Amino acid sequence: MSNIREVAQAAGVSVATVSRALTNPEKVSEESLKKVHDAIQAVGYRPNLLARNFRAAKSFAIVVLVPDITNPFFSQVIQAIEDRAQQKGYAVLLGDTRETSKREQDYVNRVETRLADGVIQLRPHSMSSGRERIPWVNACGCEDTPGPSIRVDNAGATKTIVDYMISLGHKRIGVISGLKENPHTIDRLRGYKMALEAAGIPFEKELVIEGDFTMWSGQNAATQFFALSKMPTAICCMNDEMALGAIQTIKGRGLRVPEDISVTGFDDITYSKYWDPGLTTMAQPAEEIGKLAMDTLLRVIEGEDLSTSEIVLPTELIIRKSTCRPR
Amino acid sequence: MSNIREVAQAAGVSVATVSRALTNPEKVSEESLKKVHDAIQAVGYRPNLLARNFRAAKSFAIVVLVPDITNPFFSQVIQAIEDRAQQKGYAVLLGDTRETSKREQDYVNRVETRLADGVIQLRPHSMSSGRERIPWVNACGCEDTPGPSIRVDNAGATKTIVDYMISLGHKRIGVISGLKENPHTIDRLRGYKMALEAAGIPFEKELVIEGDFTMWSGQNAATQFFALSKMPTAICCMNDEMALGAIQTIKGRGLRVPEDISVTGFDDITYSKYWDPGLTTMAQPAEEIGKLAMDTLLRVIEGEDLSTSEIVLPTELIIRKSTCRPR
DNA sequence: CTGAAAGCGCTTACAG
DNA sequence: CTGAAAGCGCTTACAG
Repeated sequence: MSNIREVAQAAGVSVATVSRALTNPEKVSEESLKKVHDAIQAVGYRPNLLARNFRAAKSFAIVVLVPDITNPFFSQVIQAIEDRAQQKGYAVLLGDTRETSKREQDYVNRVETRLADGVIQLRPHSMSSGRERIPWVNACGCEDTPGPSIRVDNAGATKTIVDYMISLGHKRIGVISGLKENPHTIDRLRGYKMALEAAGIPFEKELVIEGDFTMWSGQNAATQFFALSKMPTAICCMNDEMALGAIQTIKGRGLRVPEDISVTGFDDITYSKYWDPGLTTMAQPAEEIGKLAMDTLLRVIEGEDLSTSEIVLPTELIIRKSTCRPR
Repeated sequence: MSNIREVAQAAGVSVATVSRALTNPEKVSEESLKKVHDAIQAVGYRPNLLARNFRAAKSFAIVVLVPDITNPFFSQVIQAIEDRAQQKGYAVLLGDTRETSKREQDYVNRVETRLADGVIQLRPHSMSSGRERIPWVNACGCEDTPGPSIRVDNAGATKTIVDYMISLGHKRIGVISGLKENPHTIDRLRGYKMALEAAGIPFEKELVIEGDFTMWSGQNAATQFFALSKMPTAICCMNDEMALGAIQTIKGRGLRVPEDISVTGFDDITYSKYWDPGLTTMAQPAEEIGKLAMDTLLRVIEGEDLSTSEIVLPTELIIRKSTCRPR
């Protein structure tokens, strides 16, 4: 492992000149530049960026906190973040929290100990302590998520999709929600109620069944609908994966989607398009969310005060084959 | 941002004692320990790990190179890697290469410049230069992948699944492969040919259609089978996503899976279980691969020579509803 | 344009 | 058990 001193020696210049040749070549004479470059070749020098970063007191890394990297929606957002980060010379540290606050804290520690310059939180919860002291942006947040925040209008988007079901003629509309305390669940449930109210349909508690955003929970929740004295004619799920699981169960019970029961999702993951039937859902702009989250974090790291900044991105109703008029 | 000197001052001890209190408390008297801890509280000290790592000449980070984080199989492996890394105090830098060698090189640079201690390559290709000089392990490699390597027996596993189709009575068995030059494609194709040969079935070139491991390419490839004068009775796909895409197309054409055409995959991603019909496939131990890859890399980083080490993990044939006897 | 020197925040022989 | 000092590999005023 050669260092800058060896290069300087080999080039017959000072370490300062080598350093400048590397970072501010315009401040160095042609002649020195050449000597330095030749010397670098000769000794096989690679700069120690750990030293550089230490001195600059910047790690040029950010951590992204994600509840589950395996979730296709999140992995799309992360891909966009990574893409942007790479362009800007930042590394992304993967912080799969598995929904535990201990792991989350471990990763927050990394920025407190200068191993990362900031964090992007993909988890809707905002329970983190220490948020204030650290460059931080929330992507995929909710209405009450403190800024800077990049998000969609969860309530509004849910209202739109439920409005659509109502416009199709559905009156008894079930919901498979996320965990009750999850902020997304709260916002989206509000949208559901808004749509019902606007249409004069009374809210029935038994029509809301709790899931946890996994396919398995979607299956499970769908099963519970079958126990109801009167089945809903449509089920709106708070994400695509639960919708896919629900469809599976409904078909397994011998009913047809959408003829017997319409099903909708939220996110528009890749699989939803290929499912049988194709899933009607609310598309979130995953790539845009990731890109903007990274850009925003960079601005915060540079010292801008974006604490009241909130970007609300549009969603899009994607109508496919899992919905139709009720019989 | 307080530093160790301020703590020393506040505690009335030397910086050396503070440092020891933090990293070798057994070498410090009870009394000093207490003074240091109180001082740390008082000044709100957080150690600068960037400095620590710089001095130790270790970054305690590794990069994982993945062709596409969005692929559920890879994201499972990464989750396992991250889990293990976190336990061992390492960070994982996400290196989504998007199949470009430039991006791959960018990430390899990170370890050459000391920003990472090693790399785990999830991409089957082994075209990287500089592999030798760097702690490196291949996960998901192939037979000719240089060690250290964690992988499955791709040829053998493919033979097993094709054997199974043959045992069901299929004789005209199509293949949707990955890109022709992809090492996985090569190994798995070999397994297919081995099975055919063992059963005395002649290999027909037209029955192998090239995909690229995406659902879309599976759909596309399936369409091409319909152009054949005689359709196969079974299609073995080189991964699950192409199989799911193929099933979609086949059903869209009005044929039934498996009654009219059997379809198999490879990987056993979560969605395959929930698909309609459930996909018969070859399960890879994603979690085990990730865990072992991380453990192996750690050993290499510590200086062990594992360059000839190769761990071949077992796969498991998962029989679901997408396969049956031909009519 | 160039070099000598200080310093970033730690750790660790070394001497006591 | 403790402290003074050197040093990790860089960058950057400062002086020339």
